[in-house]
Amino acid sequence: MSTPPKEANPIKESVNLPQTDFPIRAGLINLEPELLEQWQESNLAEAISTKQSQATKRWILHDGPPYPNGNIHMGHALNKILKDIIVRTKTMQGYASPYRPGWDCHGLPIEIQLLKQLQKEKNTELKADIPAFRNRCKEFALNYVETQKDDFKRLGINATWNTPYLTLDPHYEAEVIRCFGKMADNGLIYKGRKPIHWCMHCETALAEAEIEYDEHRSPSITVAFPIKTKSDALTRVIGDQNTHFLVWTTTPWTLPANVALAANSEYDYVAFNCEKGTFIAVKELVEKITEDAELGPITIIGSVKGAQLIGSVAHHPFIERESPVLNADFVTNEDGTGFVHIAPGHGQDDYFLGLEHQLPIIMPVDDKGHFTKDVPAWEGQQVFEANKAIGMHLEEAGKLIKLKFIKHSYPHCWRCKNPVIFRATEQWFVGMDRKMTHTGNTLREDALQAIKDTKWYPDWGEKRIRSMVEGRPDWCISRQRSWGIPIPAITCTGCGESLTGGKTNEHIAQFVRKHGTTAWFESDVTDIVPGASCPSCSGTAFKKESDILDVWFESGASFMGVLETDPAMTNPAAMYLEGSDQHRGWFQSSLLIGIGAMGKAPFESVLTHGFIVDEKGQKMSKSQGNVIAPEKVVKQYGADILRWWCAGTDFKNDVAISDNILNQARDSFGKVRNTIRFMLSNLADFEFETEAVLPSELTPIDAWILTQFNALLGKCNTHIANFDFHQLVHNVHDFCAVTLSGQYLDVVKDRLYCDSKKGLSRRSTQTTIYQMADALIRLVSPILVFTAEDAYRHFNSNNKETSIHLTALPTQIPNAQINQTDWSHFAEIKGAVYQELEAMRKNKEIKSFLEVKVTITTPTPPNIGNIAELLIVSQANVIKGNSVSYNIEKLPDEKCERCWRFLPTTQNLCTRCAPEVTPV
RNA sequence: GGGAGGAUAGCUCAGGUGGUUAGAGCGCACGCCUGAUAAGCGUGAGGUCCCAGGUUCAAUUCCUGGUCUUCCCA
Repeated sequence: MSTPPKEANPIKESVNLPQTDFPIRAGLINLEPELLEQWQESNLAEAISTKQSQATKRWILHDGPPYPNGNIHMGHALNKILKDIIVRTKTMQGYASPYRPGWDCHGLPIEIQLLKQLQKEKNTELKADIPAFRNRCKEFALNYVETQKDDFKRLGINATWNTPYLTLDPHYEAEVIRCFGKMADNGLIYKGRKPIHWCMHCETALAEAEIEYDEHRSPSITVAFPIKTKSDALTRVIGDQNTHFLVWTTTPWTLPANVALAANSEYDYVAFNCEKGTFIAVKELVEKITEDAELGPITIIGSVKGAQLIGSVAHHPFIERESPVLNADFVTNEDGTGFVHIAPGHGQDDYFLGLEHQLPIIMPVDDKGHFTKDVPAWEGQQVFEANKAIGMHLEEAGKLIKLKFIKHSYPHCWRCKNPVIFRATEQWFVGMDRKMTHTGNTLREDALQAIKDTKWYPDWGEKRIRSMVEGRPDWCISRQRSWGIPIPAITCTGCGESLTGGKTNEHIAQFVRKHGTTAWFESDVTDIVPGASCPSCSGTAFKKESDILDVWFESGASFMGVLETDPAMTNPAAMYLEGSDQHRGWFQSSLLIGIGAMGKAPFESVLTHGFIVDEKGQKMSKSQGNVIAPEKVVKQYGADILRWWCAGTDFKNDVAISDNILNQARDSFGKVRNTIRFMLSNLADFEFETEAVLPSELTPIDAWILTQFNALLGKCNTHIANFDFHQLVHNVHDFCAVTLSGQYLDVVKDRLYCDSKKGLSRRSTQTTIYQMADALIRLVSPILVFTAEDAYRHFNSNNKETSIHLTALPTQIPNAQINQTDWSHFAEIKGAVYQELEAMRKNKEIKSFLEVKVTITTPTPPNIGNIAELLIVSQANVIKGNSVSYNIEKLPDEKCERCWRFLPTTQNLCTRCAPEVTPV
């Protein structure tokens, strides 16, 4: 690194200046691709895996499969980098920790994207040809699997990239089907009719995970329901007056499905007269309603408790149908009228109330959201469009009291962004509260127990997922789509009985393993399940199920498709690690299937990280213009900077990124790298095996720095154990910036450069630096995978592996005892002396600290070696005295030409340096 | 609307089971060095610990209510 002297200068040449080929600039942008290529050629991944295969203990991190429909974003990068760091530290701790990546290949997003593509190709009829359509979906998915694979590889992620698990792999699909079969055998799977979110554009049921809430403009109408039968209490209040209940709804189109009204028995209701007639509404809202609807002056006739209304019956406003008044505590007195219209075919609350009171489920809306012939007046009309006609009809009948429009939060389809409706359809479910034959408990009970038995990082994750599992409804696992695994069930055409488990399932699983699930859509039932006969009616004619499974069911079964079937894995896995959104997603689906199919959770611990936000803490969005793509960061800074940033941030919270933050990560990284570089450069002429000194021979400052370094290693071990990498990064950085650079290396430069080349002091320091450099490189290697490798290659050692990534995490370095009190005393002395020296420099009395001699008086002179060296001044004395004081004097201008210290010289050389110069 | 996180210097993070002037590093300013040089060293200035109440001799810490923000749900 030093430029050769222009002319021979024996003094200059005698100085042992640092030397290394480890470049001053990291050059990550060029270095990283080169190393990746070299690792590929030398098959480093294989070497790591071979080393792991000798390990006796296993620690498996099971990869949650990302969705292959685009390039990776920063969230993916954060997730995979964290996983990589953890797996690498486990590997370096001696665990077999193979990391097998996966992709979640089926599902609606790919279908939607493909449909758009087909539209461009003017080839929309392909959608009807399910096998052909599925083949295109597959092509699409596999294409992005490769894209994302390349993206991840570029980040330095070490994984079995050649053998990923894909949810579209027939072997994997067969295991999903087996999970379904086991759950069916355990009594969990049932078929039912239930209102679910339905997207009429995508013509599919949507899972809760597929719903987004957004602003929507809805009509808000108040409808008069004529009272047909009054309860006794109500009769006492209004007599035989012709009276109406005021009912509020924002979905007029569900009125044809109305079968009841709900009131809250806790509230007071009043009957009042006005120009338009006699009405009943909840007391708290009467004023608001009459004002809103401009009913004019009103007269209150009487009041009645909500409970006394129950049992009354209203007449449907435009259909020959009765509508009984039922009690429901979801009716509020904050909005509306105190009466809620109930349509069990179109609402969750309505459905449960209907179950309770055995109400019929009327659902006159087809897949496209159009009224069926059951609503002759508006048959064929799309429901949102029919709102207007229904309103007009009510108006004409004199039943419409008020119509306005409101903007409110309303569920939308996550893909097509259109508002969705609630609609009762035939679906498959996993029952949360059915007794399971294999454990005797319900799925909910066992899942809650398993949550307790799992270690959650951070700990509040447990509370979060527990409340979700406690409150969640049965899991609707069917989808009316084509890109996925079919619901593995066949139905008797004679009696309608469905076969799901047992032998049927074995046949289907076997068939799928051999032919894949696309063949399901092409084959006859008899080819898939030969010789089936109905246990109910002994019929032998069956039809295949045409729905597919929720993709969360597929990915949730990955423990079966991967952990259970891959001999390199363990089931359960030691850890699942994803963003905190997966408490509802993958963690939960994995847990439910794990319990439902095999009676245990597929993970021992679950770690979650936060989401990527910008420096202001706001989420990334195209509209905000604050999106930072990993690809761009890799190109501009290098993957190691991205990794250093990932590791240096507290991922339990949301993770902020910006140019400012990345620049800081780059600077921080640079400090660590440069410190390592300086250490390496002072080992060029050192051979550890023959020249190292014994711990007992170490000079005081070397023993001191090793004590500090061992303390750092101790802390870092704890941080690794707790997955607190940000603390490790901070500790390592601060250690490099302050303890090493400022307090140790700066001091030790003089002896490295000027002391006798093979003398004890220099070798003591080289021994120290050698061991610290070795340990430091290994310590950061799980994070800085490229830089550590580069440094390791430039590390002058005879005892190296072929790659840093085949080494172990560092352990404590053998050291001599030090006197802590002496060193803390010295720290005080140094602080005080430096303040004075700085003042002198400000006053222009001196320029460099080397110009002075320091005399320290103290009752307890520290025994820590040469004080002048430690203070980096030319001369120093420590005198024993009663109190502490410092005297600083400027030395006469007599300077050693070799070590630049102000010392008595002969021929321009001090007594230390003179013997080191070989005369020409 | 409900549940769960988070909020400490410009930035990334420590910390305190309540107790004098709340820490670190980076960045910044000023200076030094030119034998770590697209490097290195020193000194220094930066904080209403999100806001408002309450409990207390004492609150950044405990309690209550907000604000902003993230995730999940409706």
